[in-house]
Amino acid sequence: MITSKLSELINGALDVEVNVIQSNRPDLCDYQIDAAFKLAKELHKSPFEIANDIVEKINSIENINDIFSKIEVVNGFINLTLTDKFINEMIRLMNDSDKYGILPDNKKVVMDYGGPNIAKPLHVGHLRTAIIGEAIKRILRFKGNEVIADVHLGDFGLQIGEVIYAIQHDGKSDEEITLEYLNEAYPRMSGICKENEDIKHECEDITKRMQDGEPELIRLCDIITEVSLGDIKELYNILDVSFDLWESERSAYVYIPELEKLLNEKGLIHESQGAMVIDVAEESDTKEIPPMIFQKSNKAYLYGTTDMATIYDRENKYHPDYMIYITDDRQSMHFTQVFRASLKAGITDTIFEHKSYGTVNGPDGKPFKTRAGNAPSLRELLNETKDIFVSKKEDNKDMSEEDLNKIVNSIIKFADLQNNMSNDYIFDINKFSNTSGKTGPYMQYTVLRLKKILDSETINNSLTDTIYNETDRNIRLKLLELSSAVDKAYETRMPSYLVDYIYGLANEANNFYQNNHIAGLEDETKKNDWLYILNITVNILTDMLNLIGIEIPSYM
RNA sequence: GACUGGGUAGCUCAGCUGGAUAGAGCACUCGCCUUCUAAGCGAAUGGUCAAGGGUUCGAAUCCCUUCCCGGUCACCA
Repeated sequence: MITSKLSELINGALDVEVNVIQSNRPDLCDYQIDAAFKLAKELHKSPFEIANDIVEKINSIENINDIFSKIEVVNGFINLTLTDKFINEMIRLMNDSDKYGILPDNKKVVMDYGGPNIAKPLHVGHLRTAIIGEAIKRILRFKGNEVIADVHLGDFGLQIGEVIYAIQHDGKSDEEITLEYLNEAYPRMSGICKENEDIKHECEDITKRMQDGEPELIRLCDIITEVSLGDIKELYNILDVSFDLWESERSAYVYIPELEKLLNEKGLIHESQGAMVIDVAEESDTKEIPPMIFQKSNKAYLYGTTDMATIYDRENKYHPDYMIYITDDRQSMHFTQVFRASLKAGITDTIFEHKSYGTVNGPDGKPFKTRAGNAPSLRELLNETKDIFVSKKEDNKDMSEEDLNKIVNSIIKFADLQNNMSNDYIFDINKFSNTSGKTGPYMQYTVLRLKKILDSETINNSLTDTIYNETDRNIRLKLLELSSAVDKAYETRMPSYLVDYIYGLANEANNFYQNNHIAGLEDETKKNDWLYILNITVNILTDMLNLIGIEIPSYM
């Protein structure tokens, strides 16, 4: 907001276009223009000369001294320093505007994240899609978009066929189908199917018959779903991750016949190697994109088909501007195929986005093999993190369960979201035992200590033009960066940009706290100004933390 | 092999649509609690940004080559 405002103002006086950007030398200035170098070649002048020309024109803008206290050229860079008056004017504007003056977008979006496989309890591999997806959803909503979030369960594929095979061959009664059993049976079966072709075929056959609606298999599938779903919902609840829709592979089945008819009418499906496929390769491809398999040679359907049927359904029901998927990067090929097939079939004209994140790796740097079942369960992780936190301080034992949950969530979420989501990350339980430094608890603690000050004071809703010292100025400048951080996170769908800002603001807030005491301050004007600044800081921190799924506990 | 992501401080990672002196946290060392919460603040230490070349006034960032480590490449999700 501020950079575009300043750019606009300055460009009004120039006959070339320049961009005002955040200073990378805060010791020299607040904002800068580095356009002189680029213009030097076009204009056949030295950068220094051009910069001086630009400065001269900026200086001719009416009342420019109200905005910049210093405009100077150093080594060809144009360095801009804001006046205290202007900084405060901007802060007042933020404070008085809806959503701090961040402009809304108003699109309709369907998001698909979570995607738990009901054959098995949630493990750490499910953490990223949930945490990242939830953050993106909240950021989108904050920006005014209408977002419909679908958990989209994996509940009707081969994984279920395998588990049903195990149930039948282990002679398990309905009551014996427990979470613990699923946790053991699924990885076991995955292993067996890799070794034994015959058993694999049998599982595929079970899957096919289940998809066709064989009553006994559907009954078992229902039991597995019920056992698993209770746990999944409870965990998402603890993580404060929520969905508007609990659709699934299975719920997409009813749309397959319509979809298939439509695809046949358009002549898009053809037989290949015994399977029915849709060609999705394009001339511009730099690598081979194999056709999307619509129906397996044994007539069963795969997740590409259910995903496509789901797209068909979503388009009809919601007609979204965007459909955004948050999954592991290893599914890129799958989504390329599904998106292309859907657009080719004309079942939607939405803009597809597959926002993939890097793999969660074990300490050896290699992905947890979920089928081998050695990834730690999510529940264990949450409990372990909680235990570590409780053991940190004597007082922590007395914290409410609710507050503890908020802290555990903040530890896990902040540790994840501060990374660039597209990169892999090494899962390390030690990472979740740290509560100082760049961590969730640091953020929560910051808000709490600021709030403590505000609680005992009355906040006057006015701010003068004065800034009292350096730490005071720094926090105010940081406040002005909010909108560009939110917009960057929004546009890239990368919460880490927002996390970076939140941490930076908290850092400035702690600096301010350390160096400026408000209690007992005799200068009422100064006191009011500072309370105003702390108040907007607390509001922003609280709101932005909320966007990444972190709540503030009552005490810590 | 093709395509794709990565290699930045002892460790975990930011930065990557080119800008001035390379950024955090952890760990290590040293300061700061009779003052609104020390889960805090400050200082110090730590780098040939994998290697080599190129483009540019300027490269961790863009291009090329090489070396390492992941991932994907039709009937799993």
